[in-house]
Amino acid sequence: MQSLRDALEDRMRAALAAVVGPEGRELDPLIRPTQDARFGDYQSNVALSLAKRLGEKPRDTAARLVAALALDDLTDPPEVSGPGFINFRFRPAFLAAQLAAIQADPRLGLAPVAEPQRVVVDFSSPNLAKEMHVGHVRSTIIGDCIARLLEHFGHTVLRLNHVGDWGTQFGMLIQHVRELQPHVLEDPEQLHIDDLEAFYVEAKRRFDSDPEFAVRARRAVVDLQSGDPMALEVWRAFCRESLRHCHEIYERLGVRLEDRGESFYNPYLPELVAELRARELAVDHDGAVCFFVEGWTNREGKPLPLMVQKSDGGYNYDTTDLAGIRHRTGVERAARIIYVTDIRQHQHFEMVFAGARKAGWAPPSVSLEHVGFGMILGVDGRPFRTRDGGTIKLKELLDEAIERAAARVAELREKDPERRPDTSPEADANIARIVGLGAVKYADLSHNVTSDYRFDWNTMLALEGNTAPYMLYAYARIRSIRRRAHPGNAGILPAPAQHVPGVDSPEIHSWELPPDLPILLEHPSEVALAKQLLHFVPTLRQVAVELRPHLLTDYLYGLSRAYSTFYDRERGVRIVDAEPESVRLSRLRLCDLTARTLKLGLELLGIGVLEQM
RNA sequence: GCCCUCGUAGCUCAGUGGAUAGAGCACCGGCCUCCGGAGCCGGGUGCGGAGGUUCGAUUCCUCUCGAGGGCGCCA
Repeated sequence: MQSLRDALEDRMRAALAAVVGPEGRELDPLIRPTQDARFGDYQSNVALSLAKRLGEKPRDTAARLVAALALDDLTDPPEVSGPGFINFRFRPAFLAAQLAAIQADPRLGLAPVAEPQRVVVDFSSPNLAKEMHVGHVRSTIIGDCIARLLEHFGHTVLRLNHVGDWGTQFGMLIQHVRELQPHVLEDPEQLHIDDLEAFYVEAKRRFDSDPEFAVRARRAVVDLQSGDPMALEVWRAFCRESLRHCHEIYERLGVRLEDRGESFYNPYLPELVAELRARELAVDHDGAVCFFVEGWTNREGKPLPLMVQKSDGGYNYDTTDLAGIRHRTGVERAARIIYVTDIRQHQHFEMVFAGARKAGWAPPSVSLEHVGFGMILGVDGRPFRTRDGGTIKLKELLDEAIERAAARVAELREKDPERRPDTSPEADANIARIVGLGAVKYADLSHNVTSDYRFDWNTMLALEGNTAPYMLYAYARIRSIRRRAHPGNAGILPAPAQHVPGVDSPEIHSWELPPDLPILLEHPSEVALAKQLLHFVPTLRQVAVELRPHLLTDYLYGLSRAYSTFYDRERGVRIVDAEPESVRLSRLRLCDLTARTLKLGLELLGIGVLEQM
């Protein structure tokens, strides 16, 4: 379906062609949303720039454009205002017709793309040598959201967990276990994640403080690379146990991921380096093999290379990431590869992208994108840590989120026991789970990805403001109107949502309303809500291009606010008891569309909804 | 030294080459006999600084100040 803005752009291009000749069609009509409702819904700024070219006054140009505009019944007659802006205001009947087109569509107006792309989203990617911690939460949540969104557009998305399952940290672990925990070698299958974490902490400490241990650990990496059976057995046990732990967390978060760690690319590395050398793209340098890509320098101002092979013969992440791109373009046929990592790795990815381009492994048709996110800070503005400065384990963070949400639910129940007399401890536990996990996800996704943000339990669990509890409550309240409006169906409503947030999105069921129901937009709050509903699809399109999920949270919050005004007893309208019946049904339809939009929007964020709270 | 990400209201954060830069929290005042108030309306200060490009800059460019980060054998 064409967006409102696209419709205006088309009309304006036609008018431009009429005024300046055929080349007018190529001009950008400069259609922008207005900042103030007094100026209508959209404005065109094209007259201001065009007037200079034509050597006339902007207002005169604007007037000529207005005269040439054929808007039919899309908008009221456009007005020229200020120095030469042209203001457009949509007519309610046109908005109603647009809404009618989406109300029968389970996808709410977003048709699947005609030509699906193969897209790789590389996200989460923890280091398998230790437990997942708070540092992995952003990549996991943002990556999942991006994947969901692109899947919803109909693209074929490969969700890759590029786990750190190789390299120095495993040499450290293996050597540590050999020396101090030999019992593990006897029965590696007994290994537990807690042991792994403890081993890592201890091995890391020794590695950093004992140079001789560091040498032995590096030698252990060589054992691993050369296929030493004992080393491999321990390594496999470490990875298996660590991945089991990761997937417990993914399951809880409703995140689907395919594990394909660094070691997957091991077989490709020697040939990759050999090819670069043969093509003279890489050269020997201080015993290492370096691939120089223009544009980066080190501290001394000398060219900074991608180091594709270390002087000890090993490989590092430059090599595996290059191999990853080659595999993803060559074997997976990806048209778009998206990396979701800490923003500190931005330069690394820029270099790898440049290297892949130079080597021809990423042709211009393939898009390489790094979504770099900022840090999570504590309420004090310093890196988010435990009280004693330790790392916050992801599992414990999620436990706390659910516990805190449960406490909030208990508080509300105590304060107003009459509100939900029908609830049960099990239902409340489910509410706490959805609200708690949703709060963590929403807090993350509602911030600009590149920014650092403060992790504040009180803010993210508040029922007011741009938070998950607010959005979930908004949804639940609309659903309660449905129950009120259709008492006959009260007993056959689906049970409260039990699904893992959005992994298998349940179909969004419309209310039992006639499919061809006319929508009547008369009250200002109805018109405002209608416009907001029609912005959903353009918002999704923008997020899919720019990969900025907070645009979606902002949109959903705006939708809730528009609904809130629509529903307000003073500024809004009556709904359940509205008369006549045609008006009542039209308003119920607006409620229905709002609920469906909220539900779909939240599910694209990876957040499940609740029918009752 | 070079490079990257930033700098917006008391606080937490949005935002745009266009008109008077927004929202939440907090604070003050007002409204409605309330479909499950997540109510609604009104009230204040702000684009770190200086130049430049432009009809127009908070947005783009340069410089500068400040914060954080990256800069060959960790990832």
